[in-house]
Amino acid sequence: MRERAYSYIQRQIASGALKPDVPISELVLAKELKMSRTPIREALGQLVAEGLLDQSPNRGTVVVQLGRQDIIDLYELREALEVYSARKDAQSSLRPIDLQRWQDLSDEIRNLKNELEKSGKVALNADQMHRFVTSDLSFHNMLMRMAVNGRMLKVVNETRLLIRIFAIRRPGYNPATLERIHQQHDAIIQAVTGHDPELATQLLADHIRTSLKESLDAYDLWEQETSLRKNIPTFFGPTHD
Amino acid sequence: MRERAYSYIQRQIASGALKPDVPISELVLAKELKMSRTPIREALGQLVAEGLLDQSPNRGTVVVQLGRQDIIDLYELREALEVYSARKDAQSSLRPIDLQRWQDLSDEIRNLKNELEKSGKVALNADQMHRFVTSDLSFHNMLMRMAVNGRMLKVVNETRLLIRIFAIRRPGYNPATLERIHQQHDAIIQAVTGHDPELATQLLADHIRTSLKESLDAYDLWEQETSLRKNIPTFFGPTHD
DNA sequence: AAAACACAATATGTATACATGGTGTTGACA
DNA sequence: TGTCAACACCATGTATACATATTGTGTTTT
Repeated sequence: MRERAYSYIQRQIASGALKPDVPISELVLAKELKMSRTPIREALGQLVAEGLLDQSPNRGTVVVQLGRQDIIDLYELREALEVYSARKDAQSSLRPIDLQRWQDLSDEIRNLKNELEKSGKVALNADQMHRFVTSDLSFHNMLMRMAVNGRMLKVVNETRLLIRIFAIRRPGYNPATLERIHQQHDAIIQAVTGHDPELATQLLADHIRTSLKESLDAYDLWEQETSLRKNIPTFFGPTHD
Repeated sequence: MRERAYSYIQRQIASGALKPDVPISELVLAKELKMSRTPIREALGQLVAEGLLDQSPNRGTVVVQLGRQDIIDLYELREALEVYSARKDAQSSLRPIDLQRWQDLSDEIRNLKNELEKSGKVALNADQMHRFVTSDLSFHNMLMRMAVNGRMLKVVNETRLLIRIFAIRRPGYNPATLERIHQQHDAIIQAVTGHDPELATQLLADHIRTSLKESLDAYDLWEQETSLRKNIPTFFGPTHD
């Protein structure tokens, strides 16, 4: 039951049903899931430990509100760990079957780009976006799985979960972006299979930094919009009334 | 109360009172701490999330048993994150007050070495060992704090906690080891203040890998001893009775 | 009219009671 | 005597009851 509560609450957070700064009532969740508060509390505790929720003693639990610096921190964490793994991969002799699967995951991005171009649309639809996210995540997962270290993989997965949930929803990608991502992935594969650690680390660092920049741009845009919507001026605004 | 239970259980693990593979009874802990099972369970949950305990559904909670590969994984995690931070430090302009404090922490190690040489003993006593651990931990903490990223610091601290608790107790350091550590720390400071990212990363990676090697040697020694003590031969041994 | 204090309602934190599953022991049967 | 089965006890997992703290609202006082 704790597991049911856990995945339910996580979905509620991801879907935006639970918003930051709004206290989460344990009783409400308990009624919705038709269970007592106990498993709810355990699930909340786990989510707090994973960094999705924030708890103040005697003051309840709220969804964390990630700021600009948090996004930077999360991407830096990813960069440090993935770059380390990429270097290790490039210095090891990897199993051909893994490399084949890795290449397939990269190709999937290009397939999506081709589909998108044929359809004539400017951006991926929801289903295609889901396929993209899955492929991209698997690509980076494979990068780290080949480096063996399970603990690193766990940390990176938690980091990516935070980014995916809280990083503002980007618009569906356009063909040019997909092409860039595919080329970067392919270049990384080349560098790793070619046993060039320096190149592999450089390429992966660039790749992740590009993602960070996109996320920050989306964040800045979103922050600007919400500031305007709430009539809260960004800095010194007009005094009204 | 959950906090009291948490620190109590953590101390019990660190002191070895709770041994791996021995089920932890919630009732016993509750009686010892004179509280109900509820806060105990919350504390256990937190320790599970931090990786100190392992939980099997309906089969209880046990202290994790780290193997050889786990030690390698933990040190790799530290290396990836600390090396990243060191590179970032070397590329930033750091506050002189931080650098001063950093240098002081490094000097503390040399002070300990001098004390040890004067005393004529071959290894640090318990109190000196505590001072060493504190200085060393603060040195690495400062390295990461200057790189700002709070999430990285949190992950590294949890990693170091696991290492400190489960890595087999090494014998107290001798003067030569202390001198080596001090020199490595100083060299790292020099590289960072000299804005030489490549050198800083190289030195820190070497430093951490040396620690890993020491830990592994201690682990292998310990495993060999316990195998003998239990009359369990390391590989193919004589069949008795 | 505004601020401060008091009281009530609600939510968290803790304790206890209950159900369910697993393990260990004992007894019976082969 | 060995093995299998049944029962009992104790563990975890869940529900509920209770205490305490915080917050909001209303009234009173300045």
